Amino acid sequence: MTFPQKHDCTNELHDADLKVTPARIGILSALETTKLPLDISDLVRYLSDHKIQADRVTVFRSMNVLSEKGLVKQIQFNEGKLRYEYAAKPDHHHFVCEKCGMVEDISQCNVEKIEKDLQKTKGLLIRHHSLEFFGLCAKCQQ
Amino acid sequence: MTFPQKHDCTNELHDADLKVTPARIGILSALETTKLPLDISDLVRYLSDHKIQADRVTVFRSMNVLSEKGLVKQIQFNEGKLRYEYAAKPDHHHFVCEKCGMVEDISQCNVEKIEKDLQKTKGLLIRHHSLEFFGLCAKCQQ
DNA sequence: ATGGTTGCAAACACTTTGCACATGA
DNA sequence: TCATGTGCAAAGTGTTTGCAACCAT
Repeated sequence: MTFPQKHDCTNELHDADLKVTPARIGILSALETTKLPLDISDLVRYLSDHKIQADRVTVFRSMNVLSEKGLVKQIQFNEGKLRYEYAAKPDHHHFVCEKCGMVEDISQCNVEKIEKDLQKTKGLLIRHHSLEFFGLCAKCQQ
Repeated sequence: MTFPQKHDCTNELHDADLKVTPARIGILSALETTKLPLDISDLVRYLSDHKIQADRVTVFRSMNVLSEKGLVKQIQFNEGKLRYEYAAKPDHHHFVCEKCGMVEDISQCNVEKIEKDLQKTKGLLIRHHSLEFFGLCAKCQQ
């Protein structure tokens, strides 16, 4: 008889051949919880708020392995730094308001179609893409 | 009687209320010449190759004003640094081979349509976007 | 037991800033 | 002439690396 297990990304980590450590669990639950892409400082803050002590460097290293293993996606908002998102979320993109910083998820982009086309016409194998929009949100246009 | 003037971006700079300096002319002609988005080091190298002495900092500052004035577009390839492209080029995106670094222009992406849709359905005013593809080129797949 | 993980210090890469001097209009 | 642009030095971010100690498996 098996009991349902509390989801804390232990399985994901294990499946990716990564050791299950407090820092990694904390990072993944941070990303699972929030709707916004987080940067390193956000993650360090989250960990510390949750009584998980972890060096900034450890977070950088974690994000690198997690990205390599595909558990996490890297996002760039033209800030000169990386942000991260839980990879299991359905494919989507973002709108960033250049005035107030508001971020909104955008899902109505059929990039897959373009990618298949690139495969067919140019033989390019697309592994990932970036697609983000920048501008003014409804409020900031007034 | 007027003679055709050699195109050296003097007009573009003047129209943007920027002083015409050797560094800026050099930068713009570098971007006009190449087909690839250039980073700061590329530009510094180009200038020095063309006997235009300009400090790295000057190039950074130039790229900032040129971007603000819209003469140049910023591009990011997930490298942790900015690249620049001559803005007058027709709208397009890029494919970057993650193995050999080859860059190919991609133009068959109708992002405008998506943007208009976002304007209509969510009231978002899109000023610019990023769309780059990463993967393996035909050669590197073998 | 042992190899992956971490902390700390230091190094790196890219970019910005302050200020005095130089230069284009 | 004078606001704008530049060089140099220094500082600011974001990120990586080296190495010894640590800990999950």
